[in-house]
Formats: sequence, structure tokens, C-alpha cells
Amino acid sequence: MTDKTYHHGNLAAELLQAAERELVLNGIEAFSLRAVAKRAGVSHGAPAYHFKSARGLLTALAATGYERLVEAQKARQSDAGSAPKEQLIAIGLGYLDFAEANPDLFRLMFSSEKPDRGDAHFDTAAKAAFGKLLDGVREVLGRDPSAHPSAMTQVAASWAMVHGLADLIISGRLDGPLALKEISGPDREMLLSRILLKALA
Amino acid sequence: MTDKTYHHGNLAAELLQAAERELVLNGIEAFSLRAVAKRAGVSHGAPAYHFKSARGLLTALAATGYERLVEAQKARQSDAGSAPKEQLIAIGLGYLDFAEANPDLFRLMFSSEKPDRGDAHFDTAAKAAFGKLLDGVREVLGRDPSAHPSAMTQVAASWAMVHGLADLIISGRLDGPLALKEISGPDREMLLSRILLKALA
DNA sequence: GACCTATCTAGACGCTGTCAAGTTGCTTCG
DNA sequence: CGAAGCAACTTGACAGCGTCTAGATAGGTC
Repeated sequence: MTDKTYHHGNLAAELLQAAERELVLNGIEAFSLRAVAKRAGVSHGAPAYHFKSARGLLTALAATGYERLVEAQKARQSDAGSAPKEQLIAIGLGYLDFAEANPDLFRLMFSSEKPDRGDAHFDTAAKAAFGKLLDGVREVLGRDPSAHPSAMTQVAASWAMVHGLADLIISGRLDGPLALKEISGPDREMLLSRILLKALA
Repeated sequence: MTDKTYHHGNLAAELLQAAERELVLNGIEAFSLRAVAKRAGVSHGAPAYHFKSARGLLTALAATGYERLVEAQKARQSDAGSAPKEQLIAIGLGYLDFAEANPDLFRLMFSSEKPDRGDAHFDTAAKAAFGKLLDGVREVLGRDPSAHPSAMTQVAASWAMVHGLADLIISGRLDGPLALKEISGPDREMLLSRILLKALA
């Protein structure tokens, strides 16, 4: 790795890694492109060659975020039963897993204007993540939400519930009311599942 | 208004107003304290006297946001029927009203680390907004969520649903799936109410 | 009329992202 | 085998940012 040549080959990937580390350490609002460059051991101007701007770097980072979100969902699905409802809950729990494990990245993906949503890679990855939810609801309802407005309402409800839950959790706003920090394991999963299930009425 | 004297008396209030205008025009991520000062017609150092830092100004602004959020909820409540469920839905619709009318302020209040959540004014205002939701759920369930964990779960579910819906709407993420921009009036209210109601199952 | 204090100005500091120009080293071609 | 060309990076400059400090100004009070 990190060969010390002038052209070291995979700087783009290393910058993404450094950027995420910075995101975790300093949060999205104190994010600095120069700090990322320093962390990667290159000059402050280097990132611009691979990602045109700070916006470009963050867009690429967010795109990888969506891909990893889908992975988290898949992981939950393979641990869950095959019943459609169980699978949909698993998709939701994967969403929560990802948000809790990567709160700043999650914020970057969903609550920031910094990424360029028109970017092709970003769009593709984001659509794939949305597709996961779509699939889950389709299996539960037995029809394609894309073709049935009422089913699409169900998708919106599911998304809103899981997304709102994720957002409230990572901002710590449920710590008081739910004391979510103090329960873990099956109890916690059960509680979250029960809340998610409400959206499927 | 804007008397041209050296001490013009209510600069703090004017700065808050200017800050909100800047927030609306440039978004939260491009927010600049110096631009606020310029807009208010004072030097770039003036805001520091009234609000110690940019963080202080944004904290104060967010606090007023919570107060206005409660106002939006009250407005919906007085237009709604007196049945507990109708009242709770009204609280939710008020939440959505506020978010849609003030998307950047909403983001500042809920999805930003810039405001100091330890600030007394901020905390009081935020707690009051949360209290609105608490009241609504108590009336529906007939018992105090603060004393009953299962009722508090209901509060969390309601909050997650309305908050997630708000966040997805203002980020435009439901435009595709729900085509929310193309429906309005009673149709729209009905759709949103139906989704909110799911959280109360 | 002199002082006092609240309020605001003005300048400096180190940081930021972006841009233009220069440098480096690999590759390919004559 | 050497020169040309190009991709990958460095360097320095620029304007704008938030914050700090010192100074100016005005209103009110003795």
C-alpha cells in the first residue's frame, strides 16, 4: 500500500478513506478539505485533481455510503426469517444499523446539501438503496408500489418511520424519552422492530 | 426601524432577522456571520457583542424556531376537531407545516451541530415543542407517557413518523415516489394524515 | 463639563476552498 | 536510447471566513 512514489496510484481511494475519518472525528460541519489532504499525506491541492472540489469529494463519499447502507440491509436480511414482514423489518433494522454506525456519513447522505445529488454515481447508489425498501414493501403487499399509488404510500410511510427513527436516534433525541442507551440486545431489537412495524398498518 | 445612530437599540433582534434571511437565501452550509452583519448594516464584529459567536447566534435563532414550531402546531389544533386523535394529527400536521415553511431553520434545529443544545433558552424551547407531542399522545392513550414506558414508545413512534416525513419532504425525497408536489389542498392533507395515523397503531 | 459604560468599528490573525502555474516522474514513440 | 508528452501532484496566491483585541463613539449620570 501507500507506496511513497510521487504518483502513488490510488490516492483517490485514500482520500475517501481520510475524508471519512475526518468526518467521524470532526463532524460534517467542521469538515476541512485541507485536513483530509494532510491526513492522506499530500498537498492541499491534491484532492482537486481527483475530485474537482470539496463538494466532489463529499459526493463520492456519500455515494459509497449508500452502497454500504444496502450492505447493512442485506446483512440483516440474511439473518432474518424469510417471511415478507420479517424481511422488511430487517431492511429497516439494517437502515438503523448503518445510521448508528456512521452517523456523520448518514447526515452527509440525507441531511446535507454538500453532496451533488445530480451526480451519476450518487444518484445510482441512492436509487439502489431506495429500491431495497421498494422490494421489501412489494413482498409484503404482493404488488408493485411503482404501479400502485396506495402501495407507494406504504413505502413512504415505512421510509418516513425508519428514517425519522434513525435521525432521532443519532441526534440523541430519544435518549431521554426511550432511554435507548440503556437497553441492548434482543430487548432493543424488539423495541425498534415494534416501532417499525407500526408503519405497516 | 433602522435608526442610523451608532447604538441603534435593537441590533440583536435585527441580527436574528438578518440571520434567518441569510439562512433562507444561502442555506445553512453557506451561512456566513459576516454576511449577516453586512445585511444588518453593521460591522463584521458587531454580532459578537450580542451573541458571543456564530454558534451563539444560530443557537438563539434555533430557539425561536422551536417557539414558532409550537405556534404552527397550535394553529392546526384550533382548526381541528376536539377528538384526541384529531388533535394529535393536527400537532403532526403543524410540525409538517413548519418544516415546509422553514426548511433551513428546521435543519438548523434538528440536523445541525451548530446550535448549542446545552443553551438554556434552546433547551427550554425544544422541550416545550416535545411537550406538545407528549400532550397529544397522552390525550389519545389516556395516560401519561412520562410514567408509562409503553406509552412513551408510542410517543417515539409518532415523533419518528412525523419527523421522518418532514425530513424526507423538505429534502425532496418523496417528490418522486409520492408526487407530493402535484397534489394539494384536502387531498394532500388526507394523504399526510393517513400516513401519520399509521404511527398510532 | 467630566467620567462611565454599553455598544459598535477596525484591523489583524490563522484558517478555509479554489485557482493558476510549475514540477515530477512514468510511458510511449521516434 | 533519448526526447516528448501526459498524468499526478506541489506550490503559492487570492478572497472570504470566524474570532480576538484595541480603539472609537455616544448616552446617561454625577
